[in-house]
Amino acid sequence: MDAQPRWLAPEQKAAWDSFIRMHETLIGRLSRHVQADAGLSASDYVVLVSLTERGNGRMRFLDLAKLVEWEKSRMSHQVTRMAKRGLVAREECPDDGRGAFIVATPAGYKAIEEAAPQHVEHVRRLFIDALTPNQLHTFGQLSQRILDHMGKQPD
Amino acid sequence: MDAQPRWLAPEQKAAWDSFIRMHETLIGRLSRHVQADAGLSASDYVVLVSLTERGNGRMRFLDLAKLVEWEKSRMSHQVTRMAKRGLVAREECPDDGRGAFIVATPAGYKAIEEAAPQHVEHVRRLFIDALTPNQLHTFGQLSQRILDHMGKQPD
DNA sequence: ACGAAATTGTTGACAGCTCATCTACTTCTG
DNA sequence: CAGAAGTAGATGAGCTGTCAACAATTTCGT
Repeated sequence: MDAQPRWLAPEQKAAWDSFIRMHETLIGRLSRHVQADAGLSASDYVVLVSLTERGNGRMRFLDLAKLVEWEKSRMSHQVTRMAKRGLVAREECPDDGRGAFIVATPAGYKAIEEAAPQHVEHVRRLFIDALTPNQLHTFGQLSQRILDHMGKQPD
Repeated sequence: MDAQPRWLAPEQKAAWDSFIRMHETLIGRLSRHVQADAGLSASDYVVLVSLTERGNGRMRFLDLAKLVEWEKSRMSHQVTRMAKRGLVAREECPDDGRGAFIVATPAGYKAIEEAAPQHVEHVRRLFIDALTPNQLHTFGQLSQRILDHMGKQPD
């Protein structure tokens, strides 16, 4: 029925493999660092950064989920776990009886303020410093281009 | 004690963000596709491809783990699950009493042979086709450069 | 104003990953 | 060849992510 599958050309496959391996290695290292340095998982870090940087420490549940592009159920579980460890708390929303605010606790602030500078150093050391400014710019542009392309593709 | 943290410059942060978001979106879509198309998780896919493509359907446990750069425990759990679903089987190794071979079953072959062409099409549609050949080449080179850089960095 | 539909968020079951630990075998050293 | 050290792989506990179902509101259409 189908035509022969069109496998990737060697050059295409090489690019794809490098990309995939690079990402895995990079993210693997970064998340081990943030775990070791600050006792935070990568997810904890993302939540706390979003909450404190963009939401001033307090954000509606779904806004937070949308900001980081997570499913609401993932966020809900994550918040439950973080609340248990005292990093964030839930608060009721007066305007909307269904709603909830997520707020960063003082312990949450403390954790992220300790973790962030170290994390940035690692990002710099492992990723930013690997490329010249021009190369980094190109890399970012190409990433964005792929992102835009996917936005136009179905599904 | 520390100097002021050196946050990323806007241009650097933009590149980093595009990269991270692009990868998440891309991998998210691809793994949902392979799950829906063939009932395989991304991990199942990687294991079966490695096994059938590079190992001719049969590989030593740790060789397989090294090939895909997974921890042995991860691979062990993965193989256990896949064995339970009949995609692979374990076989004893005559040369080394501790060892094991992992072999792709006929069902495993069937699954990967159905999944692979569709997967490649999605990779092509979402990723390859987003860039010109030159851009793709550049993107692959830069990825490889980052990978090489990390190889030289401690930890 | 009233029922249908949409929105907000939670929950439980289950698959996946990591870490530490354990067993069994092999190899190395004296 | 005995014992120590290394290697191959399995296992269990515990955290994380996904999916489907659910409850509690709010909003919308008439």
